[in-house]
Amino acid sequence: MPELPEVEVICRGLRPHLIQSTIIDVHCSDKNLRVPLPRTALRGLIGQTITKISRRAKYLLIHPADSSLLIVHLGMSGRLGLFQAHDPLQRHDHVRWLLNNGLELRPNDPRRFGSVHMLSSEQARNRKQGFFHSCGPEPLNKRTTAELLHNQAQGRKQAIKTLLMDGRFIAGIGNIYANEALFATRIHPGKPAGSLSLANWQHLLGKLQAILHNAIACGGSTINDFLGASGESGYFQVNFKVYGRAGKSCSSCGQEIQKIQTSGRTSFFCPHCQQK
DNA sequence: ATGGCCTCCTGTATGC
DNA sequence: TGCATACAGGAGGCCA
Repeated sequence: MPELPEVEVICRGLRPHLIQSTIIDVHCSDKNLRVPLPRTALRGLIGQTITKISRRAKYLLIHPADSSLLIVHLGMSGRLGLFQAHDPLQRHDHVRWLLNNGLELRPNDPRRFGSVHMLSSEQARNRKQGFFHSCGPEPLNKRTTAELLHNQAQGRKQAIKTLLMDGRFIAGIGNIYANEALFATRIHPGKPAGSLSLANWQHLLGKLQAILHNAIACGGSTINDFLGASGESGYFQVNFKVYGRAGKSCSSCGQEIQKIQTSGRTSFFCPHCQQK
């Protein structure tokens, strides 16, 4: 399930292959993703040279020369494969962008929880008020401070884990990294978000950033479906301390890692190390 | 404004 | 062995 580090790894992996290449054909499958494929707008990419690739939250942003914006979200089972144009198609290849360098970019998403969006140059220019208007601050941005998060969480009774996974509060954090960051700071996932002190937030944001940086350096986490842009696996999952480890022993105290539901999502934590 | 729950989807894991 | 069911999860929408 691509979270921020996985999308960042894909972004970096694609750059050398896509920048300065030109899209010469586009194919869409009949099936739609979570939102309908913008088929007409995607055809408009033909002839466009890609000038830049970036990331916002868990979205990959492909910038054509005409200042429009192609946005890809991989949902939880999506890959963004780069193939030779003659490589055989795979089941669940929903879109194909053929490039003038002989490569073809193919988002593949069995569960179709992902999405593809096309913004006009005007919509792209106004994306902070438009497409990304509800998108929270980037956790790795220097302007995202513990003071800001502490302030924003004031009065919130919601579980801290649920708030960390809320993209409007902070961008790009899914179940894996929310669980890992809370374990690293010994905070119980069900602790009300508003009860964290500024010192708690400083600790939590620091650990979260360290974990995200480490995961990016490891090439992301390979959980079921995720592969990096060139098809290679990430290795961060060997560093999981709690995620997916229910019933196994805590690396810090030896107690059994427990699994609970937090707002309908699975949380993993150590009942000894992480107390409310 | 807040928070909880539902929906989309299908491959994989589990249970009988 | 084979079938049926449960489960995983990001984001947006709905409702209390």
